[in-house]
Amino acid sequence: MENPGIPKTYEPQKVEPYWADFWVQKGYFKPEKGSAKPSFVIVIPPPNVTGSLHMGHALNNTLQDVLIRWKKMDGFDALWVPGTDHGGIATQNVVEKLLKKEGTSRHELGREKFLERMWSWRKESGDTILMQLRRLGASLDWSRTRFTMDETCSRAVLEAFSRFYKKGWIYRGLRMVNWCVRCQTALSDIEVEFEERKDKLYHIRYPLGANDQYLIVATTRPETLLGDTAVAVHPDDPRYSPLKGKSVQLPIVNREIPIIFDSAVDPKFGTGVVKVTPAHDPADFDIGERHNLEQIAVIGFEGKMTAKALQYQMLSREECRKRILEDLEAQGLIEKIEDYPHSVGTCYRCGVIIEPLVSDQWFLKVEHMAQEAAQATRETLVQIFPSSWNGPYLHWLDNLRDWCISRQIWWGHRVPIWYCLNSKKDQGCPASELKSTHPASQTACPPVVSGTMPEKCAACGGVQWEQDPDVLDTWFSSALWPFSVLEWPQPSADLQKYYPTSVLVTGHEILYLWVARMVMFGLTFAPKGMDEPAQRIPYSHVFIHGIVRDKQGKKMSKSLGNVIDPLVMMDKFGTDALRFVLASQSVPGRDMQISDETFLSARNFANKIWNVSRFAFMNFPQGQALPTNAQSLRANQLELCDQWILSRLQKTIEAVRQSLNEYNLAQTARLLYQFLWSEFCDWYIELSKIRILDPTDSSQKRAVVATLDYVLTRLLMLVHPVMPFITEEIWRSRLALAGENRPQSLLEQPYPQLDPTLVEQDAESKMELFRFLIVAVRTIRSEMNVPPANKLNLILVVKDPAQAQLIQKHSRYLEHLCRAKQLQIVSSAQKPNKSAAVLVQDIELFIPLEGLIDFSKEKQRLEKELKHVEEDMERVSLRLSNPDFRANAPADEVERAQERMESSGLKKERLKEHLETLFA
RNA sequence: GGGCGAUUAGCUCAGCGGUAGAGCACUGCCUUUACAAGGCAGGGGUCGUAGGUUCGAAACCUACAUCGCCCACCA
Repeated sequence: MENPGIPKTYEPQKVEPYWADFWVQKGYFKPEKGSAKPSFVIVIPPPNVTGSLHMGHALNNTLQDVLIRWKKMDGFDALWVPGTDHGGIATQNVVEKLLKKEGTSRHELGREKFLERMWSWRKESGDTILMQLRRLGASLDWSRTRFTMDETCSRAVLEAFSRFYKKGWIYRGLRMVNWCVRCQTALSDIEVEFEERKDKLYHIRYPLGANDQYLIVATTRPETLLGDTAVAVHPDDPRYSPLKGKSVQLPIVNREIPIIFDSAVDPKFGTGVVKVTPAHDPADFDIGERHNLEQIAVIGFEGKMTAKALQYQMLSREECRKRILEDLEAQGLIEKIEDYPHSVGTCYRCGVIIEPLVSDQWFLKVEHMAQEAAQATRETLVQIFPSSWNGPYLHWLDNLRDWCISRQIWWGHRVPIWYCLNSKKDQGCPASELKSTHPASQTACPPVVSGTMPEKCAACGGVQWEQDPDVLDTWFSSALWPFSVLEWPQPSADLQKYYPTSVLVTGHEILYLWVARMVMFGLTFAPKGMDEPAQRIPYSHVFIHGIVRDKQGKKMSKSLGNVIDPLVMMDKFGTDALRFVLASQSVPGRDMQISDETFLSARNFANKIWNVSRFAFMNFPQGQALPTNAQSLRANQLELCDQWILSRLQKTIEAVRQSLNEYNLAQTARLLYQFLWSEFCDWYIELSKIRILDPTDSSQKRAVVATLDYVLTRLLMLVHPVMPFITEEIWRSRLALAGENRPQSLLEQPYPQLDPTLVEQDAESKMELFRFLIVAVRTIRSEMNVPPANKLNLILVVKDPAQAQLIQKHSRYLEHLCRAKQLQIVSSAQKPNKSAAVLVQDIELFIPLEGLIDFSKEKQRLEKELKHVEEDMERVSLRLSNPDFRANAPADEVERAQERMESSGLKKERLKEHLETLFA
């Protein structure tokens, strides 16, 4: 009985490394050279080199892998391009932490030494995550692996920058930016994360001249008072119109500041008076611009108070707030303090509160690109799945402000701008303290865009140069990713063949940060010869999946300690189980919650596939030409249950393909699970045993084995994209049984397609009758506690001769699955004494149980059944007696209700009769 | 402040106009040519609340409540 080809239990740990290696060695992940097939391309969202595979990566890459494997099997030239991201601030922070442990810092090392350190760190740990992806089974073409700071990608960055620069879209500007005082760099607007904080709203009195009158100003940031250069009210606010041209005395500083009128002020907020600090608040910055107010920077780039902050100089912003409040209190200038929950901007990399500061930065004009990108979506050239993301996506594009692309860190693409030092101007730019230190403000010659140091200054002939110290936002290179990985700007064959790509798979948290920007850059920089918008977009589909959360619905994070490590799950349950969990939880538009228990049923599912295969293989004759194809299948005398399972398989194939097309992988997983477990294993396998065990009829055995093999192999193909390891292992055993020992992959097999000639609606409904009959008998057996050893006699009263014939023909189904010893089919009969009875469709079924059971139990069972029927009849008759229902409902619906009423009526009568005769 | 999503069995979630579903958990029975990580059967839900549309609503609409997320210069 032991099968030589396949061990008793599936041990993922033993087979997974073999296959992960096999696929790569045999080149299954490479696209076919010179293939005429249509291409299907995905570029990976590059994980940061800092990373180790977490559940989010596992999800993201499992979904992509499912699509790639599916398309590859389905006749596409599939390519999935791997790579990693240098991860700007995040990665620099990691190495800076290491340096701190070593008692040094990047400033101590200096820029050059620090960058050496970064590169060596990236060299030793940058590939970790790629190796982990390999373990996940990701079918990435490793020969095309890219890194956002490798030569190819860096060339693309330089090219993009200079093209933007030539267009005049890149400019330097003194603007209010989001400054992280910990990371010591500017951030773009979307890199700020807002957090709800319980804060205070301080109402402060600003004296109005000499008498005791004052204006009350509400603020959450009293420390910025030191930099106030006005107070503002709404122009239409009648309370303050007499104050036109007046001024107030700024507390503590005792500076006189004007009262100005600006419609940005909300008269309903607080007292309708707002302090204006143009150097430390974005809204105030704008007001300041409109009213030509002075900017007084009282908070410096380190988050400490500047010399302008008088006696508070060198205090931290937090300490300063405390001291100011004490001083105001002492002077009686605090009106009141209220609790005030509001959201505070924090750095998305380190979580420290963002300081809005005026600083000189590089910006990219986005208006034109954003319009084009929005247009591409409005014209459905770029479609987002699920479409509910269209709204937020377009809203973001429509309201986009210029992108601050410069960062004051060292790890990244350095801004390729050079300044001629020959013509150094005098120090001390009037505009800003920061600006004066930047080389941009120190040269009279026009700066030069170049990847390397220019030779000679065209303006003055100077040869001394200094490169801009800033680096570009890490998302700048990410925005180029779909074509930089294909070697843009070089006119490569890959670019011609594989751009635009097919679909981008990602989580919604980087829809703006990354997805939108790739569309903008793609439209701008599409390869030569691709002029139509449909050719310029980087991908036509965006598949947005959910975020992995824990059991409580919280985001997984190290600090919360709720992380489920995918690598541990692979060890414990197998990679296929992990992949199945992630796919089965991936409902479009929804985040997913996973816990350890979720993995158990996936692991059990893998085991089920394994065991059903064992069963099948056990019964395959040696030397038979297998696997079965449609032709060899039809050569057999198929019977009802064969036709049924083949038809169900076709329906499943159709539904699975549909779900994949819709990116509804939860549906895909569910369909596979249900078909394999609830139909194939629970019913077909059990029915197949009848003929397999029948020693008298070998042609019948051939038919059932052929069907078994046909369904099982298609199932392996259907399941393979989701669970590649176990399906390969079973496939290998299958081939070995057929004497085929050449190693090959399921990836060479076609993804199953609907075969309409195998759809048998008639067989499906006939099988349904048998299933109902079998369940009915089993229910009675179970509820009456009839032990399995007791074989039952069944009496079936069947009026329809055709039906009688059908049941007679397949009476073995009933005998085997209900453990019946004798089947009596009659056209009419009185209920035998001492028997249980049940009605299935219009077939009456009696089970003589004299001496076997307690008939009061049967009475209870019948009464319960009767109650159900009566309740049901009541509902249906209510509907039928409603003239509006007959008038308005579709005819077939009315008919269905009538039929149901009739059959229920019949059932009710029979049940009553049975109850009456029960003890007769 | 604006928007999106969720609210269905004890738990995790499908379903999204025509008799309320799955997995896990629970109860009973079962070593039967795969699988006890299993088989068979069973119990358990007025589908968040209130209105409306409809012959018919878990599903569509409108409010409300609760939770979550996203966006916004929330002084």
